[in-house]
Amino acid sequence: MVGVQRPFLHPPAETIRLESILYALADPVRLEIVRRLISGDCPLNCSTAAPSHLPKSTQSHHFQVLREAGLIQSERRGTEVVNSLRIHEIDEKFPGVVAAILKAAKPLKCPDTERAN
Amino acid sequence: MVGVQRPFLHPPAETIRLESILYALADPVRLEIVRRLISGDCPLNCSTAAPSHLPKSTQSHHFQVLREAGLIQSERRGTEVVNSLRIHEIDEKFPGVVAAILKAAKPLKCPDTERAN
DNA sequence: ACGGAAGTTCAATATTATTGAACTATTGAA
DNA sequence: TTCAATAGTTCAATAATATTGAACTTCCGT
Repeated sequence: MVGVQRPFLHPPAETIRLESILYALADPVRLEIVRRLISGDCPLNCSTAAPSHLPKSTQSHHFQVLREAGLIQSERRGTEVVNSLRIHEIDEKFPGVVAAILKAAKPLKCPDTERAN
Repeated sequence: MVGVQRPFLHPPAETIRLESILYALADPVRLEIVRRLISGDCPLNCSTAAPSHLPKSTQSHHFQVLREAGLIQSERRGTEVVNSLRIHEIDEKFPGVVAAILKAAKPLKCPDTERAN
């Protein structure tokens, strides 16, 4: 037994730091995840939100960074984990920041986003 | 002789990437540098723009990151290097991003910004 | 010329990211 | 009620980055 499944930790809005938000969004994969979460405006599970060519352990790591930065809410739903943006809380603390970033962000070039014929 | 002094490289506007901008601003020291560059709206030398408690090699590294991200312009002026924000170019490529971030950014807590009595 | 000031470069160390492999937890079917 | 599949986590090993002391360069004033 290598490890038990710990519950997700979400920082309260008060402790969310701008630097952590920027750091989380500075990674192309995480930016793409957030893009997908905002486009489809319903919660997405991890494999749907993340670029599918990445190893699961890498995906999991990126979700952890997003969660600990305060950008996303994750909830276990049976065997999957559904993720949603904490967009209202963040926009209240840092008005316009995430909106401007997502507006400027181009889709990540990866197998998922290449033309599906 | 350990190394010659290379000229500064500034990426052309076309190749500036959003991720690099965010990455550069995700560091508290670099965010503070950019804050100072925009407040005083004239170019500042490195030691003035950077928190003074940091080693010079660390300061130099942070300016390099900001430069290579395309956030700042650096120019040698005699013995010093003066730095200015490439704010117009960046705002044209990524409208509102840097403005929103700087608006949300609090001054870094460091000896420089603590109350000068 | 020399000393100081401002910053760079290098190299060593420390921190952080990536990912394969083993694992947990839940579900649906036999 | 076991069983296999699905979805994701955790750990550990390795790779990539950041931090910074020390030596160096360049320019300026005297």
